[in-house]
Amino acid sequence: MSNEMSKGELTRREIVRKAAPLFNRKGFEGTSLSDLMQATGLQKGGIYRHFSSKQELAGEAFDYSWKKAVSGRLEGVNEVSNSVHRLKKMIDNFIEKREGLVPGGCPLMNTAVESDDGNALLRARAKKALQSWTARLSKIAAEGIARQEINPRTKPHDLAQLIISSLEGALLLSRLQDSSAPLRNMQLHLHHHLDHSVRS
Amino acid sequence: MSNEMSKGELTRREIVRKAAPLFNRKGFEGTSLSDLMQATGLQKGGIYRHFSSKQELAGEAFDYSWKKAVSGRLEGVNEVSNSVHRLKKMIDNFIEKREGLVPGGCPLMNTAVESDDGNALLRARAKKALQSWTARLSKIAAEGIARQEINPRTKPHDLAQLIISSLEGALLLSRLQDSSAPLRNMQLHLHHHLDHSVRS
DNA sequence: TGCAAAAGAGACCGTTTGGTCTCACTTAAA
DNA sequence: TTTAAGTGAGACCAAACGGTCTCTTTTGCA
Repeated sequence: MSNEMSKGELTRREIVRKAAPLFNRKGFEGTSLSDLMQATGLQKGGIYRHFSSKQELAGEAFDYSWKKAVSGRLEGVNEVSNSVHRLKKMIDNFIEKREGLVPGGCPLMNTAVESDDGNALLRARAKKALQSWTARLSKIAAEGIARQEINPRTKPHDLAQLIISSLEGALLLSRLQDSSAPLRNMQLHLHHHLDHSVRS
Repeated sequence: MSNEMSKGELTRREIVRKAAPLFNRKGFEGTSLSDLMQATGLQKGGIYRHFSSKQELAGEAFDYSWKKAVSGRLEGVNEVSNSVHRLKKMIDNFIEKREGLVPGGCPLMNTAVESDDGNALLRARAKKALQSWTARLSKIAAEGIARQEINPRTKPHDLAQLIISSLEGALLLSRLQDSSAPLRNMQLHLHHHLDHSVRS
């Protein structure tokens, strides 16, 4: 009844769910199989039945973490009509909706930094995540230009890149200093920029 | 003759010099003793004669990398008198003077991300580095206000934090995308911000 | 030149790593 | 209820890990 998922599929998902916070906090190298065994309550055999390698599991865990991060950042965005306000809402979400996410900070930043040397699989995954994130903001900006809500001299892709850079950088400082000040500071700055240099 | 440094001290410095790029590229966990042995041409005994642990060596390597990064970012800054131009110069240096540095990107970012979970020693080192970097920019901004070159409503510490956040974030994207576009993009944005919202 | 101190080689250590494989048990369709 | 496929435990593996210790060689002052 109810669910058509096989036991195996269920276990597989559970492993990913439990593994994601580990990989996001401690990184790929920093997360050992014994960590994963402890977190999932399974033995090696149980894990390797569903994944051919630690790398494959890490890849799926990244996707899981990223999906959660994205969905948090999109909350309530479609309820806002004006493009500038939509961008602001996404900025605010990034800064404020940090609970309920996979712990360990932004998966994109963590994975990008660790996979910078080596680990092509994870790097590719991070690259793709960044692309989709950029595309999403970019599209909003382009729509804003079409609707004449945004200055036509604005380049959507550049604006998207600028917003993401700013947010990720501020998050880095906030985490290192254990203070929300850098994020708040950046929030004000980006709002101001959108109001005065982007809005048409 | 010439040098009063003992052979031991010389070797010690050489180990740090060779170890720094490894730690900066591959991280603390990612750099093994055999990596260090290969890079230095020494055996374990030779390395452990000078450092009591991998951690101690990593700490000194971070300081070495950071010192190089800072000195690159300060090049020619004192030759500029106007405070706004000084800030711009430091921004430009961050973006353009990336050769001759310890390879592997910004040591502050790398270390902050990896030490975010665990490794208190390295985290403390990164924190201190960020503080000194913030203080440096902050001081320039404060001087600028005193000299009436900068808008008195500007808060030096916030401005410093904003600049660092922006640069680090843009660097993250540039490295992940293997393109200087995000950094260039941010350079223009920060210059514009300094010209229009910071200058008095 | 003699000689103590400094420096480095490298064997050795226990632990942990990612990964494999066999075998027992459980699931679920016939 | 039979049975074949799906699932997981856990012993086992070689390699690599960070670190220690002894012993030889080198250094540099007297």
